[in-house]
Amino acid sequence: MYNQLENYLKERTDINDTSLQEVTSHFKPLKTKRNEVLCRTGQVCKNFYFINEGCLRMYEIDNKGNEVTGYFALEDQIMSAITSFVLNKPSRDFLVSAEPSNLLVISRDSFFKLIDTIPEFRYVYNQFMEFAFIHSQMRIYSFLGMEGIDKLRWVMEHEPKLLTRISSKAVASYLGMTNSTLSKLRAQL
Amino acid sequence: MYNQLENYLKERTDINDTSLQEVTSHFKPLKTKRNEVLCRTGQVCKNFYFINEGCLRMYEIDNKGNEVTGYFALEDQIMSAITSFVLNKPSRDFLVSAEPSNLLVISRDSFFKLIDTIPEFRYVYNQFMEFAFIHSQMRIYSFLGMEGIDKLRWVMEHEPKLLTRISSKAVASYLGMTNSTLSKLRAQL
DNA sequence: TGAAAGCGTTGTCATAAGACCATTTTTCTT
DNA sequence: AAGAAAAATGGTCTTATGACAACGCTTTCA
Repeated sequence: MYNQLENYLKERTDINDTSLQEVTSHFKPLKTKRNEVLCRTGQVCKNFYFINEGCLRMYEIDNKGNEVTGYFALEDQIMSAITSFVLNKPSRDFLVSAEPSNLLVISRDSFFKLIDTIPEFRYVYNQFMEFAFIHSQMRIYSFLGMEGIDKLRWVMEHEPKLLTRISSKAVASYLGMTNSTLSKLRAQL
Repeated sequence: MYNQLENYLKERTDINDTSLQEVTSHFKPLKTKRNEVLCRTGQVCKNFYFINEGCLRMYEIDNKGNEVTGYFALEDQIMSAITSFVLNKPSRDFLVSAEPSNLLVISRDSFFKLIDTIPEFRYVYNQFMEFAFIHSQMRIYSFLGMEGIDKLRWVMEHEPKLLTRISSKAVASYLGMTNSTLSKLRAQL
């Protein structure tokens, strides 16, 4: 149950067993179906998740009523409706399971208590933020200039699992195009 | 010289004067002209910057040879070619001064030594990463779905200084459009 | 098990934005 | 201060992609 989380932490920092226990003890298991909502617009996101199995998706509804996907996280990653979680303010994002998922949940309070008391945990959180930022930048670079077909090739190369596991609609909203355009581009390959 | 940096730190964390001195003592002043290169593609970015005055811009050259701007930072912000700086790998980004700037520089080595020895400094760095990530996400949400005219309105609302201080070409590359398109959109307003 | 809802595909049509270019304006360099 | 280089503007033409709609397939859930 906690193996994957323990590995996640041990791979990223030197943490002794006592601290490791202390950290994992605050995570509770949670199973979700497909498309279950973990945080919706207007709610403050009070939880952080570790994904044992499955996929979480974070998205917004833009002013035309279309979904725009901000982030996907797969197994062995941590995830939340980050902006809301960090700022402790009502979320603009939805956070949903894109697949049936096995998660571990930790509450905001416990999370920040751990951050303050266990330096190794802060370090891991910091590293998560670094990579989340780097990933976002990569997407900005890749998607701002590129044409549709190149964005599609980009995901095929960098995040191929999304194309096999996630609905086209959700992937299209991640690539900044409509599902009909994505469908036509796939036919072109 | 160090006032602004001290305020930056004090606004973000409770830090005592000794630690504050320790931190600022590693920053050295640096003046740049407009368009001076602080890091170029292929180099490992060995420095982190605090901006007393001016503006830094981070960008890449995409495979069509066009610039794509990833990030602008103005006065009283910290900045680097972050991906390279964090991963300690050759940069794909350029980091340049978009205006004549007054900077404070700290070396990578000093920076990470401070991170490890002064918890308040780690905390501030962590906060910087959080906001950098949130900002990137905001841009992804705003720019993926929007039409050009709405992106322009978005910058006018959220980062108006860019439009008055920075070259149209650089702003266009931040908005994911050509300079001629931006010029035509400005005329429409 | 059957009806309903949602998703993916594909067609037509409209349009926003890119490519390319010429001209003017600004900035840089000596 | 003058000439050169770069940036900004705005024109025309082309094209990628969105909007909308029809259809079949799959999933869901009563």
